[in-house]
Amino acid sequence: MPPALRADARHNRDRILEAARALFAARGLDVPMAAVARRAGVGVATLYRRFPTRESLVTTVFADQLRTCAGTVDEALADPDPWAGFCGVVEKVCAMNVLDRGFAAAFLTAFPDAADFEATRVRAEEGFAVLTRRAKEAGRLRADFDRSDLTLVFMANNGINAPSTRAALAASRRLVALLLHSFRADVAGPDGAGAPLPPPAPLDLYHLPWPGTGA
Amino acid sequence: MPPALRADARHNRDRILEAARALFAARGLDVPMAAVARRAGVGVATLYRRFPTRESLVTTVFADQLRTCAGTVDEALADPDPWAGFCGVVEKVCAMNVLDRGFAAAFLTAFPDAADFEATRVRAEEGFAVLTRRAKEAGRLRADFDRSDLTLVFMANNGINAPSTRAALAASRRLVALLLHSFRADVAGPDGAGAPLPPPAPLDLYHLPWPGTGA
DNA sequence: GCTCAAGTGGACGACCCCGTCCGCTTACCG
DNA sequence: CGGTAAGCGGACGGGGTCGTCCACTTGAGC
Repeated sequence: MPPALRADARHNRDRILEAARALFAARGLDVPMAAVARRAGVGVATLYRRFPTRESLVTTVFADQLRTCAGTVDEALADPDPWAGFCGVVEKVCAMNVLDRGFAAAFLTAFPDAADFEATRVRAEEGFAVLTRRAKEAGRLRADFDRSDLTLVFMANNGINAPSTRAALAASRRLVALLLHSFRADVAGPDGAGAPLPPPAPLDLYHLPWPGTGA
Repeated sequence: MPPALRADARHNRDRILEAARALFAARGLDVPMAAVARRAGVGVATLYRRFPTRESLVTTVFADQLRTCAGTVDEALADPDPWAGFCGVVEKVCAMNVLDRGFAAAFLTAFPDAADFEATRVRAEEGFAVLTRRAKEAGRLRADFDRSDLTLVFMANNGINAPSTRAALAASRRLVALLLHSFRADVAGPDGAGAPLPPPAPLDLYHLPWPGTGA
């Protein structure tokens, strides 16, 4: 446990997080560190002292958004209708991701050494796995839905690129509705639905350094 | 019409295109120009003389792949089954995009002043619109399928990021199958399918400069 | 107040990419 | 052949990001 920060240092740290949050949301994860410092009204040295790596800044900034996601899963688990819960989680997380490009990138990126960030993610994934099982047992979710399909949905959603946030949100909603429709068990049956789905693919999370586009 | 190139210049131009093709496919559109020149075994000046802008290099490199896409649409138009043609086009173009990240980016990017590149794209889009109309008339494609949904599919497909090309292809196939499934008219009916789709969103192509990730 | 460690900001060197410029080379044509 | 213009490569200036270093400032406790 690090010793408590001095009052002014604590204040600066908050300003940095606020600046980073705004810039990440608007411009993605690869904004220059200097831009974050400038917006926060501090020198770059202060930024680097508090957050030695970009990864540490990112995981701190998005920690509570990630907790919100996990909370969404918990709520869904409390819903007596597992299919409604399933859809709700996918819809809400996709909307969050489209409203904040930085969060989308952070959400889809593996942070091997940001312990609590990863722990929260894993917890959410496990909750979602339970939700998935229940929805299948209730006969609402098609049986061949795979763990990796959730990642597939998020990656697909993350591919949306529209001129305005408003348009992006609309596109995301439509995409998610189409995919959820395909996941319905009552629509997946062999009658009229044709061939089985191609097999699921093992989808890893993105690896650092920050792709956005790269590998 | 520019005067014919000298033999050595023509040879270098071919090597540049070959190098650019390989690098764009593997690393996306934003590889350094110097890397292209190095791989081609020429100086950067030669590269810039032949292709003054990155855009001119990109559109030249992908011109025939784009023509292949247009050809796919033409084939599909010749198919007596418009639904099969519709699915075939989507599947083939998505596969091409996943096998070559550079082509995917070029495909989704507007090139206001690469006349013939844009012309080929527009031709393909018009052919696809005809295909769409026929598939709807045949009662196979849901009536609320919108022009923009094709872009939506491509953007979603472009969001896939997997550790290997093999995995990416598998993921893409599954995603495309899910989406095509949702587009089927016989599955879109009000019985059991629930609420209507959220409205389509106006999706512009990406604008330069090269997003990959950016805006 | 006074001390001093914690905190600060901006300058700096290293690196990378872009696109141009210029002196040298070489294919083409008569 | 030999002249010449097209072609060539690498160096270079400009701009940008990264992460560190150091001389100065300031909050906290006595």
